[in-house]
Amino acid sequence: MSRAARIPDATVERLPLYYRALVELDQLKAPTVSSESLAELAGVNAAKVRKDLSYLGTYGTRGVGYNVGNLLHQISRELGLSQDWPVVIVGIGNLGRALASYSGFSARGFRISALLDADPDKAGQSVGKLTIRPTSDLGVIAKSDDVAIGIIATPGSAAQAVAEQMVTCGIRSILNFSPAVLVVPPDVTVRRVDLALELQILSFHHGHNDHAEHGLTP
Amino acid sequence: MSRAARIPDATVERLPLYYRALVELDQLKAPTVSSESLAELAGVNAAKVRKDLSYLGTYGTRGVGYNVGNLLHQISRELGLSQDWPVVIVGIGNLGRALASYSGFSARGFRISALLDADPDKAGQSVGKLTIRPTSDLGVIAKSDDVAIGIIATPGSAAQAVAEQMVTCGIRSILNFSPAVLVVPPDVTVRRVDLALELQILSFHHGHNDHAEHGLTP
DNA sequence: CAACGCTTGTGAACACAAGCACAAGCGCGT
DNA sequence: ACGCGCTTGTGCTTGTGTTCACAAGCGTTG
Repeated sequence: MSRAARIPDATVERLPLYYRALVELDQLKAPTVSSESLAELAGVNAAKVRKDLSYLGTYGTRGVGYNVGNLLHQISRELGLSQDWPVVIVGIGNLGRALASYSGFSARGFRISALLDADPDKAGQSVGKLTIRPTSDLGVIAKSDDVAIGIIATPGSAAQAVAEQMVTCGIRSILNFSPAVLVVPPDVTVRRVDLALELQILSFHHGHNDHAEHGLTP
Repeated sequence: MSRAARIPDATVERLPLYYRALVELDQLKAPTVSSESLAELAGVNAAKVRKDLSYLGTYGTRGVGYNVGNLLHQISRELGLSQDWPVVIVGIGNLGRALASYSGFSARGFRISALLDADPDKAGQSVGKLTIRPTSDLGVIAKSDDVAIGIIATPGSAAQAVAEQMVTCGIRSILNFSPAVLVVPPDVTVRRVDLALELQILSFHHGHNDHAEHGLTP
């Protein structure tokens, strides 16, 4: 077993950035990459790249850089992207529909297993190659397809109930697009994406002329 | 009175959570709220709520709590939500369309000013009450409507170019839904929402049974 | 084969955020 | 008027993340 040194949260959040950059480099047949180039591609600082990667193991070569293929493999494994993950989307409104059609998911190994909606009128409609099914089918689908990840794209008022159903069905990873704050058991991971919230944060920065985010290197 | 001591980033990211909770409380005609209740509604810790709010000023009453209406007003002002912000969306694919129809924006004072797309075939199509216009119209629209916020919902390959156009047109706040890492001048604020990235982080947690955190007795 | 240029990996310093614990202060009931 | 219960505001401690700076180590070249 690899040493069980815990990987910091902040690092985990950046691994996908490196992953994406490495996929591009790999397509360009770049054999190796330095922490500095990788940093630029990922929009972060070079020291941070090195420290982050050092949590995974010692995969670089001093004087040379990191082997693109190998590093890609290691990050891929660490993120659990070696396999395809089945995903269900609950709540097929505008956003749910857009997510269902989003090619970025399948491109990265997330296969949409089913689309669910509580509205009986929607059941039977098709979106792309999938047909919308009633939310009550969640249990069957989750079991038969061993679904690991659930996406909630319902209105806030329905979100908590949906989350509870997901948890009951054994889903332990939830991506919540509703504005609701979900209460779940501690062994369930929830990530929240709130679009209005993002705009409000931008609005704050606009008012306080302290604009600064990941700009370019000073 | 708080004389503009800088508000920490972490606090700014939570203000919209409090804001939302307060809007609900206000609709329920709750006169006051304690840091503890507010914490529960926002899904954070009570001490954090108090510390966050103390950066805005001294708006609570000991022994009582915070006046809902007043606190709402203060946060609203701090976030710059007193006015409506015009927003343009560039890239009207699945996601752009969903964003255009998303009621959560207008509900919170973000008015969609225009929809733009580089594809000439899309120009003229209508989405809701708006008609898609060519990206080249950005300059005119930005000026005539004094647009402050730009949303990028294009493929990654087009994102940097769009960002540069936005910056040229005076937009200083960008919400980027593309996977690209944008390089912008330091006075421009960029926030990135990457859907595949969120799933990858969930996938990581799924692999590393990250539960069992505060289960042990010391 | 030794010296040199480059790049990693990491200890140590620093900066920021979280959370505790408690004094200060308000309002109510007696 | 006064004490009591409740809740804020905040100094301090602890934890986490970022950045610097440099020794260690690889590959190449003369």
